[in-house]
Amino acid sequence: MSAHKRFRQGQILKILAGEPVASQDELRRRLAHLRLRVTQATLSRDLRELKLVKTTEGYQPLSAVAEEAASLPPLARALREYLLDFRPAQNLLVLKTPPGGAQPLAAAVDAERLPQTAGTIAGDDTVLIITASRKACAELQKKLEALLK
Amino acid sequence: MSAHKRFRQGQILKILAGEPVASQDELRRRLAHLRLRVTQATLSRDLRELKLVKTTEGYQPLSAVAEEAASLPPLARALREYLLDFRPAQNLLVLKTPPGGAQPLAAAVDAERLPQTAGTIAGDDTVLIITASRKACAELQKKLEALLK
DNA sequence: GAGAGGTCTGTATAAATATTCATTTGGGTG
DNA sequence: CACCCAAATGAATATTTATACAGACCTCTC
Repeated sequence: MSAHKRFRQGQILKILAGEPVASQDELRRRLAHLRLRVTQATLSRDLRELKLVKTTEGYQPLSAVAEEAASLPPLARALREYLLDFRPAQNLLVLKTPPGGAQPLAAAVDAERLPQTAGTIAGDDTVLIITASRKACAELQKKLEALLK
Repeated sequence: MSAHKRFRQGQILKILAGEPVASQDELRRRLAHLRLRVTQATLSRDLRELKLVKTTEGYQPLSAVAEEAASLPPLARALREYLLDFRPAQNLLVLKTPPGGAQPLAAAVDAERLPQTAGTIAGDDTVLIITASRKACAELQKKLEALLK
């Protein structure tokens, strides 16, 4: 990679570490002030190489998130992302999530095909997992808790 | 928020938790299969509300990253993001970063105005911090290490 | 039920981003 | 230095995303 490009990408990181930049064209103008004149097309490529993503508060590094997410099994990921609370009730295990979180979480639980789960039902912010017995229910909760460690 | 909308956003999360979706229009088609017919404009709004960002591998949750980033002081953030290695040399502290990381890291160090730092010089992947003495250098390294905890 | 005041959505369009293709440039190697 | 190759870039354009505006749709209150 050319020194020019490296330097430019370094400056991009520097600018973005400072204050938010809303668009590639704004970034282009900022770089121009530093005598770095490139087109929006080049910035589109730079931003991708640097793994920066556009958020409501400007471009931000993605790095951390994506890599961590990729390394965990899907169920653990879903639990970390959506699970707010366990509520065991006899042989039923109720999971609370933020609004809209129940469907994806239930899907992840289903996909795992855990022996304790007889079935799941998901609403908007609640997942109901049906197990065979109180004992199975307790086991299942332990298992899910372990995945959060 | 209407139940319709909640349900739709839940389905969106469910779809995205599965396989990657490259564009809002693709997502629109997927939802249509589930009898959820909305326009791309609505999805643009949903994705923003759900804090999902577009990456090379489709839309992903941003949540974790952005919030964590916002809560840490800038220098700690910069260190976490860029610092690869400390290399003390007499009264100089050399920091190694990935390509392009030196400029933003140096900027963050400068901004902190730590008493031990006499000045910094940043190349592409190396930051040189000049301190008054070996002792100051050691102190500074400790201080920076503490920020990584 | 009628109306007021929200939220939500679609349409049309503006704005932003990605990509294709052609050209230039920057380093290597003889 | 002259040449070559791969990487880098710009110009033009296709694609994607965001938004302004208007209308539809709820949910109260009376």
